Formats: sequence, structure tokens, C-alpha cells
Amino acid sequence: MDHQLLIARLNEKGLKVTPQRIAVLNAVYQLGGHPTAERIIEVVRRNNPNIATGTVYKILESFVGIELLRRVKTDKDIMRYDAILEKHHHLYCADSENIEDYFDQELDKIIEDYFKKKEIPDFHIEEIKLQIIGRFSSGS
Amino acid sequence: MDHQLLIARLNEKGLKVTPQRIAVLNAVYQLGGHPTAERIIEVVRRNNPNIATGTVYKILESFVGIELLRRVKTDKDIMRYDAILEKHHHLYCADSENIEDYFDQELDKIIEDYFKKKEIPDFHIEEIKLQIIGRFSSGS
DNA sequence: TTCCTTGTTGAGAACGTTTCTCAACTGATA
DNA sequence: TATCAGTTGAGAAACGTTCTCAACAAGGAA
Repeated sequence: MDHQLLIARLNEKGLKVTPQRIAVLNAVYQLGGHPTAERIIEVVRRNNPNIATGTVYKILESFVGIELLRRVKTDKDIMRYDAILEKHHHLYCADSENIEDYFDQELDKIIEDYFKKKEIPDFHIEEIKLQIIGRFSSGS
Repeated sequence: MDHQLLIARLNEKGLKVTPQRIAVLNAVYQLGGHPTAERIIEVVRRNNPNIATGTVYKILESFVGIELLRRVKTDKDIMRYDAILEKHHHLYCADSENIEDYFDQELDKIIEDYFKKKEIPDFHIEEIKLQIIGRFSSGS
């Protein structure tokens, strides 16, 4: 996401554009994948040594609030953040903490069609995410 | 799960059958759904007031280890436990902490067939879980 | 029986992650 | 200028979870 879009998005939601917020978002994009708060803080501090831990958490939460980022969960206990690009699923390694994105529009379509025909009682679906658990065959 | 089966399962994995372990498992079954560790501890202490927090966590982890229970994740930060019955998915309420089980063998079959035809490069699938996010229409 | 050995428990300290509190700062507005 | 709302940095605090360790229980061997 370029700065124009970011600024627009922040303004739209009534959040001010600050150097700290830009730094946090840059760090998330730079890290890619699904970084932990710890990694993000580490990277942000490279250019911004005085930023407080709490500030980064607050900023990350505000980004989750305006849907610039999403929380991602492992089966373990640490929160990770995911810069939203488009609808995607996650491959979880059964052995390690590794998480990879998985895009599959064909599958999305199949599932979408399935739930057009078959409703879940008393439940309105907004989104379906697959957790695909398994093992990476090459070094991961 | 009745006690016979539980005892067999514990012995099989080299874990001793203790009153605390039975109490924890009973609490999980009694609570049903996807209780947090906190709720489980609360219920266990009703009949077992002196049980230590760490003991319950240790027992829960040992049950996860022998696959009597599974960890379940919300997007928030609390661990929940799920007494495994059969393959199932989860409905997550977008508004609350409510989680419901969702069983759908027809859908499982469709997804299974899909991945028989289409492999994910460098990845061996062991299990696929759907996180279905949305809203419950009746009071939930 | 007594002595090991092994696994389990209870108590509380310790840990890592996340949230909270609050004074200081910033930028906009009047 | 003064005022105001939002934001930040610093550290304390809270929270869920794990760890440490002495005490205990059960089983086997002597």
C-alpha cells in the first residue's frame, strides 16, 4: 500500500497520520508474511528507537480496527499480524511455527457455491477461512 | 467418553489415572462447547478445591498430547479446549466470543476430493479446518 | 516391611505478551 | 493566545500460562 492510500484510509477513519503509524505499517510490509508484534517492534525501532512498546501495540490494534491488518492465530499463543491483500487462507506447519499464505479462487468459488445452496441454520456467513494443517516438504 | 475408555487411553500413553485428571476431563465434558482454561479450573475446583492452576494446565496439555482434547483458537488471546468427537469445523461469531461446532461431511468430501486432484506445491495436507465467521441470527 | 524409582501434585514465583495509566506533546481551531 | 482532541513515550500493571521445586503416592525390588 502506498502512502496516498494509507493517508486516505487513516483520514477516512479519523486517525491522524503520524510518523509512528507510517513506520509500523512499513515494518509490517517490509517483514511480509505473518510477523509477531515482537518482530514488528524490532524493525520499527531501527529507524525509530524511542517508540514505546505500548505505542506499537496501540497502532497495530488501530490498524486492525480499520482493517488495514488482521490478527492471525497459531495454535500456540502469540499474536501475529497479516497485511490484508486479498482473500486467502493459511497453511500451518504441524511441526513448526511457520505459516504460509494460500490463495485459491477456484476453491473459494466451490465453497461459496456450496453455501449458496446450503444454509447454516441461524447463522449468516460473512467469511470463510481455511486452516490447512500439514507439513512442508522442502525446508521450511 | 466413559471411564473405561479414558483409563485405557491414559494407560496406553503411560499416564497415570489420577482423581485430578478425571476431574479435569469431567469438567470439560460437563462444560461442553469450547471452554477456556479459566472456566475449567472453576468447575474442577467445585469438587476439588485445592487443585492448583498449574496442575490443570499441565493436565490439559497432557490431554492435548494424547489427543483427548484439542486447542481451539479465537482471534482474541485466550486458549480454549475442545473435546474431540469427530472431524468438525467452527462457527465464530463476529461480534462475540461465541464459538459453535459445525459438522458437514458433504462439504468435507467436496474439499477432500478437490485436494485429491489439486496438490499444494511442497505441502502435504494432514487436516483442513474451516473457520466460518459470521453472525448468529438468534440470540447467541 | 523398608527402600528406591517414577510420575504427579500443590504452591507460588516467574515469564512473556499485552493493556493500562498518565503526563507531555502535537497540531488544529477559535 | 488559549483550548481542545488525539497521540505518544515510559513504565507499571494485568493477564494467561509455564516453570520450579519440595512433598506425596504407587509400584517394584530387596
